[in-house]
Formats: sequence, structure tokens, C-alpha cells
Amino acid sequence: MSFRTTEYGAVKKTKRITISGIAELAGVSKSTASQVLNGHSKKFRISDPTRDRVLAVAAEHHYQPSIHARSLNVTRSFTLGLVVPEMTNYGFAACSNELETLCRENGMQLLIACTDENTSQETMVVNNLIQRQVDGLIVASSMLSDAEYVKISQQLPVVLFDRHMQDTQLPIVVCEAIESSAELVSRIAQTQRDEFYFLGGQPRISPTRDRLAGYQLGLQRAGVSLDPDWIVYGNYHPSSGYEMFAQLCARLGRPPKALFVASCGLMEGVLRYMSQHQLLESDIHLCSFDDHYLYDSLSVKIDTVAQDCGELAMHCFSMISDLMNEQPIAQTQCFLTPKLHWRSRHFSQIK
Amino acid sequence: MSFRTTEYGAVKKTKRITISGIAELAGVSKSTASQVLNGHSKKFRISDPTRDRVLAVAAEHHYQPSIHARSLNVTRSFTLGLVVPEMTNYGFAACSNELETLCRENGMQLLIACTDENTSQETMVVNNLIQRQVDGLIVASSMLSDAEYVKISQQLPVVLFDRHMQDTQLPIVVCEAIESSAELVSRIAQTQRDEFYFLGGQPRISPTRDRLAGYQLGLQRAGVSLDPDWIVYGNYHPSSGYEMFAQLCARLGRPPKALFVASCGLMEGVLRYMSQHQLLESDIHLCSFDDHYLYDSLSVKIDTVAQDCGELAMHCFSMISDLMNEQPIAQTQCFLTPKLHWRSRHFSQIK
DNA sequence: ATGAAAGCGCTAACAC
DNA sequence: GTGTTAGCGCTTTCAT
Repeated sequence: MSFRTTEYGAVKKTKRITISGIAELAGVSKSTASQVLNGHSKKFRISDPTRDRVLAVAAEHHYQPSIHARSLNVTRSFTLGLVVPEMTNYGFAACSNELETLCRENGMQLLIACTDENTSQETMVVNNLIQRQVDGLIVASSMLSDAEYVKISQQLPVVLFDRHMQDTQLPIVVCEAIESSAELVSRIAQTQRDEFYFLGGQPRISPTRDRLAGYQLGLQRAGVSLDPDWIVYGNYHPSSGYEMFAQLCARLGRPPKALFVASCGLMEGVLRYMSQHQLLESDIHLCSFDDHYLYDSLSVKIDTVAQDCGELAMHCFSMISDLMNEQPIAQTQCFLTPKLHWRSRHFSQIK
Repeated sequence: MSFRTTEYGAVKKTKRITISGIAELAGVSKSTASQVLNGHSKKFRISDPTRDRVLAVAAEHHYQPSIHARSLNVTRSFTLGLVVPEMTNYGFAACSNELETLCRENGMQLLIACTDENTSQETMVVNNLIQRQVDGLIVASSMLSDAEYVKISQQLPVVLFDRHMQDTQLPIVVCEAIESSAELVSRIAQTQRDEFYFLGGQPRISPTRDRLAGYQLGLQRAGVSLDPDWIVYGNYHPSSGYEMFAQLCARLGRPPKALFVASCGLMEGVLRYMSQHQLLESDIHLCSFDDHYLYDSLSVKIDTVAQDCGELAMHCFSMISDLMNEQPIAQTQCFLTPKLHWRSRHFSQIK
């Protein structure tokens, strides 16, 4: 690390111009200035010269209205809160990116907060977002109960996404996981009848439950009877994926023959272990929920259930928008159908 | 896609309780309530019973102070703006994640905005953040000139990161790119003397300039004379990486023997092309600026210059914090030293 | 030990 | 057509 010292001085904090300032300089009242600056000159029949004068002053002084003052009396903040476990997870990064774009295009600002899969941290960040008067909340929650969000949803629109609590009535947008995982697993299980492991995160949250249910269903459909030892739980940190896989290898004295990994983050850990232990050329049959563009370039061929993050984000946004506009929306629970992405030799022909 | 309709009704918009409400319910004045809720009870010698009464009411009603009202008279918003090209780029996602944590731990909220590498969009999002009164701005800019930021920095602290304009005086935090790229390239060039291509983004922005300079220096040190045709420019979108690489292959009628790719995003495109065209097993020598955890699991071995995003984020945060607290800071330009990550057969022994 | 009042920057209802 | 005014929810100085 090195530094370079520049003559960069202390910030002067030039005070920004306010609407009163503009009004004064333009020789009009605050309200007139306000109307003009909000583009309501027509509606309030402001004369063209007046309008132009105000606009000119504003432009000249680089007037930037204060959202805080604005929010204070319209009781909207033009912000949307997004709560995700981690932004480094590719899926969440992609969703965040999409949502940021959608918000921006709609004159809103996205506030992203991370929970690190930690429920008490989740409570904290959600409170923080509420203090900031977010107009709506989109949450990939790590909680086991929706109680907190049910309460919050009495104050402001809440949409759960990616994960959801059992039987929740709250609006949700998720990818269908049971059928898709079952399809993935059953095809593979046809050729992998003697062992087929499952690596999941926290057992009680919906991604794990649904993906596990799909895995079990898949085995059943393939006529493979499940050995309970095949199921391993951890949490959705990559390190947990590493750990679970390491222990599995230790237990077996070799890598498993077939493995379903419940998420992209866990797969990160599995792949790290495999590369560290020269297992990338072994003939393990890997499959997972969640796709990643780099999987195409791996020597191990991973078959996946690929969620469409763009679609996910879009539905979240439109649902929360409707809710914010108090539009009656018919369906508040939306299940997207993910696609299967086949890469292994046997299946790569399948489109 | 499927829907489920629930009995979920319209949001009632229960109005949240304000400090006046609390005051009234507790039978005290607004100011007293305010003092208590800000933890200034000692300082203002509020009696214990009064304090407890206020606190009790607040807790009971789940009082959430409005940041907007607060910001309005303390003229701070407790938010930090972060401007990045794209969040799906792993490096930026990692930085964002780190910064979000740092902000949260320091009672601030991070506002992330994306530019999609587009300068006019950059101007827009920056203005938007300023309207929201961000207390500071951390920017990975796609601009060619620092003029805009020089002006802004008169109003609020600005730190440039990852990228910087030539000779800018503004505070910056970047990874040193010339020496590190030179080191990477010169080692490889020792065994790849007859051709060594360079794939970069926009030619005039600092990441491209510095990484190119390093590449040139590396070739020179290895005694390899540069063929100008080896240098290819595009932009930092993955699709541009794909495109440039495709054209290169078309031009040569085969993949290049050695290639330096200027960023992770570009490499994404290169790898996509390679996997689509069964080139992953070819003996191309790939190296790049920016690392990715999945590179460990690829069959092509990519040697990289690995930036430490945590360190980058940390320095950005501490620098902007100092600036916000108007602390005189000696060094406003910070150059971090990245590490080389060797994966190719020849070098993987190098630690 | 507590309260009254002013004001942060803006919008919107209503006057003129 | 344009100005006056009353808040939005909070902090802070100054009285009491």
C-alpha cells in the first residue's frame, strides 16, 4: 500500500441553495417557485417569464431539492427497501441490480440492506429501513415466522421473495422449487441409483424445505429409496458448503457419486473443496439449485435449476408498486417456473 | 408461472406514531420526549420516572423516529452514496457488501446506484444521490474528467475508487495496477514470446490505461516486443469481452496463445465464448486483472492480479469518514497493493 | 427538571 | 397569475 499526498484541502461545505433562495433571487414567492420547479406551471397558470426566471435561477445555482423536506410533508420517501442475506451471492446481486434499475427508472431509490443470514440483524436492518420511511419493503427473509412482517405490512407494503414462510398470507414472489428440483433429481437418479446426497442450508427455511422436498420426490419418482444419511444440513454460507462436503468425503473416504446442492453459495464451498483436493476430474455427478454463468466453463458438469433473476425482480417490483398505489391486486402470490440447465454428458442434448 | 390468490386485503396504512404522540401519551412536552429518546436524559436532567414513562410509551407503540424530519434540521442524512458500474460484477458486489456492513455498523445507510458504464446515467444517479443529501459519495466513475466531482466535492466529501481520472487531486482509493500487471505479464511472457494479446475496456479510463501500461511494461521487461495488433479495446461489459475474443479468434483462425484480460467482466465473456466453442481444453495461456473464486475450479488455469475488495472498501470508508468529520487527513490518495494469484502449471508453485 | 417556540426545506390549500 | 400560510416530525435554544 502506498499513499500520495495532495494539496486537497478541507471541504468548505458550501451551503446548497434552497427553494426560498431561488424564490428570493427570482423575486417570487416560495410557492410560485415550488410550482414551477415541480413542473406545475401550467396547472397554476404561472406566466412564462416568471417560470423562465425561476428555472434560470435554479439552473444557475444547481438547485437540488431536498428529498427529506419533500418526504416530510408528502409522507412518501420515494425509496424502496430491499433486504437480502448477502450481495456477494450471485443471484441476489443480479436481483439487486435489476431492482435498482427498475427503481431508478421509476424515480425511486433502492435501499439495500444485508442480513448475513442472521435473524437479529434482519430485525435491525428492517427497522432501520422503516425509520427511513421506505415506501415498500422487498425481503428475502431468514426468519422462520412471518409474524414480524405481518405486523409491518399493516404500515407499509411488504413483498417476500426468494424465500417464504410456510403458509404465509403475505405477498410473495418465488421460484417454484419442488417440481423443478424433482425433475432435475429424478432424471439423474435414473443413472445414479445407489447413492445421491443432498446438501442444504438451514433445514427450516423455505428454500431448504422446498428443494429437499423436490429432491425426495425426484428420488421417489426414479424409484430410488432414500437413505436418510444422504441428507446433510448446514447454512447458506459458502464455508458451510465446504465444511459439509469435506465431512461427507471424510465419512465416505471418497467423494459421493451424486450430489444435489441446494444453492449457489453452498456450491461455491463444494467447488472450493473439490479444487483444493483435485477432485474436479472425478466422476461425481453434481447438480444444484441456482445457476452461475461460470458453470459453463467448469470441467465438472453441473446440472442446475436456473432461476431467472430478472423475472423475479420484475415481479417483485410490479407487485410492490401495485401495493404502494393501493391498487387491488388479484394475485399476491406468484410462483415462477425456473428452467433446467443440463450440462452433464447424458443430458446436455435436452433443451 | 403460477399464482395463488390469498385473502390478503388492502393495506390500512396505520399511521405511525410521532414524537408528539409519544409526548402526549406520556404527558410531557415534545422536547422532553425528544431528549429522552435521544438518550440525553442525563444531560438534561430528566427525572427517572419521566424518562421511564416516555421510554415505555415509545416501546409500546414501536416508535420509529423519522430520519427525514431528523435530517431536515441537523443537515445530515446518515447516508452514504455508492456509485458503481454494475453490481453483478463480482468485485463491485463484494465492495458493496463490505461497505454496506461498515455503514450499518456505523449507523449509516448505504445508497447504491448503478451507472451501467454510462456517463449520462452516472450524472443522473449522482444528482439523485445528492438530492437525497448523502453525507458522502464513493464513486467508481466511468467519466473521463473529474470536473463534475471536483465541483461536487465542494459541497460534500467525495472519494473516487477503483477508477480515477488522470492527475486528479480528489481523494482516491485504488489498487496499484501497473506494477502488478507488469509482474504478471512479464513472467508469463517469458514462455510466450511470439504472441500475447490484450483485451481491455474503454481505452481512456484508468483501469484500461493502467492495466495496459502494466502489460506493456511487462512485455518490455520480458524482452518481448509489442505488436500493436495485440491490443484490443471494447468496453467493460461481458458481451464486449465475448465479442472481442470472438473477433480475435476469427482473425487468427484459432485462439491466441496468450491473453491478458483487463477485468473480471470481460473474462466472463471470454470464457463464455471458449465454452461455447470447446476451447476450454486448448492450451491458451490466460491471465487477467481481477480474480474470481470460481477460477480455482476451471480447467483453464487463469493467473490473475487479485484485488482485495475488503481492503478497498475499508479504506474508502475510513477516508470518507475522516472527510465527513472534517478531520484533516494527510493522505488522500491511497494505492493498495494487489496480490498475484498463480494457477497455471508453470507458476502455481509460486506463493 | 420540564416546556415553549423557532425553524430545517418543502408542498398544497386557500387568499388575493 | 402570484402570495400567504400552515404544517410534515424533529432538534435545540432559551425560559421557567
